[in-house]
Amino acid sequence: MSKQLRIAFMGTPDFAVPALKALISSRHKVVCVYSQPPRPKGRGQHVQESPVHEAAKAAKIEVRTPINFKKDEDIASFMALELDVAIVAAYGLILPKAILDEPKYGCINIHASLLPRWRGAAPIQRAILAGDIETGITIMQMDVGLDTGAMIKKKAVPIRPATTSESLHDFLSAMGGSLIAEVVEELATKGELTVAPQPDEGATYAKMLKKEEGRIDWDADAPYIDRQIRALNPWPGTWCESGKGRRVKILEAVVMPMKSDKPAGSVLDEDGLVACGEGTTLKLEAVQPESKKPMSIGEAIRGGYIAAGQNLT
RNA sequence: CGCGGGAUGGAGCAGCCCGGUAGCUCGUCAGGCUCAUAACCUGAAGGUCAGAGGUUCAAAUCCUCUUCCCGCAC
Repeated sequence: MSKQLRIAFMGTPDFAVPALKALISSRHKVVCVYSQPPRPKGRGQHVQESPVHEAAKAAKIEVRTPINFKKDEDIASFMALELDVAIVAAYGLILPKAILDEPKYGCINIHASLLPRWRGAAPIQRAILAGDIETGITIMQMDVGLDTGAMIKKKAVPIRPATTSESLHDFLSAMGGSLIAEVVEELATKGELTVAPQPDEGATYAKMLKKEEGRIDWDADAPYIDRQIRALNPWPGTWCESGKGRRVKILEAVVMPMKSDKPAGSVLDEDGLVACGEGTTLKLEAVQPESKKPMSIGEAIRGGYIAAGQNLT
C-alpha cells in the first residue's frame, strides 16, 4: 500500500463541501482547511462562516482564513504544513506561484465545466445560459493562469431541458467530490499524475454573474428567457416587474409552441401565458412576488399578482 | 442594531387608515346535471384573524413587546 498523503483543502461555498468530506473520509490526512474569512452576510448582516469553514470545524480540522497570500507569514505557515498536495475548489482567491509550487505534487483544482470551455467564475450558469447540451467536471493541475492548467480527469454530464443551475450545481458538486477522491488515491498509489495539456482552442470564459442579468427582457425569445430562468436559479434569480413596481421572480416556466402577435410582456390568459420576442410564448409555472413565498401561477393569479391582459416589464 | 414587506379556514388574498356579526377567488366534501370531464348548477364543512400584554362597552382593526417568513442590499 502506498503512503498516506498530507492534504490541504481550500474552498469556500457549498459547492466545495462534498469534496472536503470525500477527502476527510478517505485514508488520507486533511491537515488544514483554508476558506474565505467570515463576513457579514444576508438579512441582518450577521457575520457568517463559510460552508466549508463550518464543515471543517465540525470535523475538527484547523481552519485558516487569510485575506490573501501576499503576506510572508501566510506563505510561511502554508509551507510549514509540509503538504503532498493541496486541493482547491471554488476558493475565491488567486493563489500566487509560491503557493502553487509549494506542495510536493502542487495544487489540484476541481472545476465545474469541461475545460477549456467555461474557464472562470460561473461555469455552471454560463453553460446553461448558453444552451450547451453537456457540461461536467474537470480536475486539473493548477498553474498561474485562470483555469488553464493541465487536465487530469474529466467527466461529462448532459444538460437537459429541465436542468437548473441548482440541480446541476448539486450534481456536479457531488461528482467533483468522488472524482477528486479517485485522483488523490491514484496519486498516492502511483506517486505521479497523468496529465494532458489544456488546449487554448475552444476556450471560453464564464464571467461572474451580475445582478442585472436576472432581469427579464421580454423582447428576447422564449427559449432564451427559459434558459435564463434555469441558469440564474436560485441566484441571482430571474425577475421582472408586474404593475405598481412590484418585483416578481419567475421560478419556473416552459416554452410553448404557440405564436402570438401581442406585444412582448403581455399576459395572454388566465394560465400565465406570456408573449415574448419574435412571436414566441412562454407559460409561467411558478413565481415569487416580492415579500411573498414562492407560489404556483394559479395562486399568483388568484392573489392578484398577475392578471390576464397586463404587461410585465 | 443595513433597508423594506408580510403572518386572516387547506392555497392565494380583501377587510385594518375611519374599532361594532369573518368576506372573495380557488380547493375539499355531498348532491344534481351530463355519454363524459379538470366543465356547469346547488348545498355543506372548515378560522384561537401568528403569539403575549395594553386601551375600550366592544379589537382582525388602535398601542407595546415576542416569534416566524420573505424581498432588497451584500
